[in-house]
Amino acid sequence: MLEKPIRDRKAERHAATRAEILDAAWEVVRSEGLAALSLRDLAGKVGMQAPSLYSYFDSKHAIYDAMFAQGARAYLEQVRATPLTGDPLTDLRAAVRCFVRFCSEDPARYQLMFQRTIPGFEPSPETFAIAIEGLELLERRLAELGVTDARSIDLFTALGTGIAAQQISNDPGGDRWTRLVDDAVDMFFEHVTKHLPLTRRDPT
Amino acid sequence: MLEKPIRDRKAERHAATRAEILDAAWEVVRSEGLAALSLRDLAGKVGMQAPSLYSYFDSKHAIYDAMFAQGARAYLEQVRATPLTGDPLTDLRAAVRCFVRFCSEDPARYQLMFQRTIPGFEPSPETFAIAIEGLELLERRLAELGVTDARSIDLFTALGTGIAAQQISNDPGGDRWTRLVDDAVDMFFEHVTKHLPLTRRDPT
DNA sequence: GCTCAATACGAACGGTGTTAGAGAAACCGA
DNA sequence: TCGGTTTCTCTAACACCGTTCGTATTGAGC
Repeated sequence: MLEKPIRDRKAERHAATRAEILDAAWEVVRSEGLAALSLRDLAGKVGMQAPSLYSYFDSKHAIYDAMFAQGARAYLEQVRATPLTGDPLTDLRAAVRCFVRFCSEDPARYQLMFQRTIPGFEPSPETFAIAIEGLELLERRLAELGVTDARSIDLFTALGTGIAAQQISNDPGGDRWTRLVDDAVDMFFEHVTKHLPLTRRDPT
Repeated sequence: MLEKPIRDRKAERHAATRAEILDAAWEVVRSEGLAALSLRDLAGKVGMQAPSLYSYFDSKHAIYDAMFAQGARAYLEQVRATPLTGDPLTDLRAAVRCFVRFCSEDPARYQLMFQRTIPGFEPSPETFAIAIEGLELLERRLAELGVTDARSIDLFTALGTGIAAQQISNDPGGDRWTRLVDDAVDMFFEHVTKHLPLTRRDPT
């Protein structure tokens, strides 16, 4: 096996340290809360002093931004991993359930990505693009089912975010709300089929 | 007109200063964001030094708590001021619209009361009781319409919070989502009438 | 071996919420 | 009207925060 050029090995180590910092950050954020992340604490967890972090991230917001990007990529992956059956009701249910599960399995991540309560923090355009990709994939799937009008899509997303928010604040980690997802999708399905004949595709 | 006892006048001035501080706090929070509230800034706005605030509130969280209580009382008032017509669909619509309007007319208040993103802040039991009173009033109204099962109530609140969250993040102050409220209530109404015959009361 | 960039560090700056203690002002009973 | 007491307000300070500066150390490239 060929040795990599030294340039790359250096960049590799840099990336590895970045990843290690982000892992530690997630750990803190999940146990102490999103806003409880302190650079001095974080640096301590990876065996550094606080200013050293600035060799890997431009600012604290840059760390949040990288975490946001990781979250957006994770969601994209989960959507892509959700199989399409061709049955509209089943696929709708899977889409909402995927979103709700993604939100409720990590409240800190949900807060970072969807509540946006860190003062002054906005995801960078490159990071935001990843999140947009996930939403567009969801919209494309809805469109394939025949749901194309903005009002229905708004209803759909409002239902999803509402259920996720309720679950996180009332029953984090519980399963009381997964059944609610079924109710919500049934309700939405009936509503939407009154106006649009949902298309049924062949299972792929 | 009788002079009030001096004790009371003292307490009155104390309460007036408290109110003045809270008004200034709302102003800051509405223009700069919830987490941007600083005691030194706030004290400056009411012509004090920061430590003087501690004569009126035990801590910064106590200020947030008082603001939370004001918000909860405001919601209670708005629900009580919403007239009941006796028509289930109209009353359901009014209930959601009231909640969504309350949330979206002041995003900072919404964040304080419903997103709960201030690290370490929890409303005190007395303050929380006011908020519970508003929710119970809403549940009582739903019960009068015949909506009594937990799943339907969950669906209802999920819809309301979801629409409010969407409106605040996507179109604060706009009216795009008020029509969505109508859609959502119609949808919920159809769903619920499939299982429960909504009662129709005489207008009061 | 020298050069240069990357990394790590201690010290410090301005900001935060909060506490301690001193001083002033207002109210109370006599 | 006079002490005594309570209430308010202030300055100074503490511990923490994100961040910057300047310096020392490291290690790869010529």
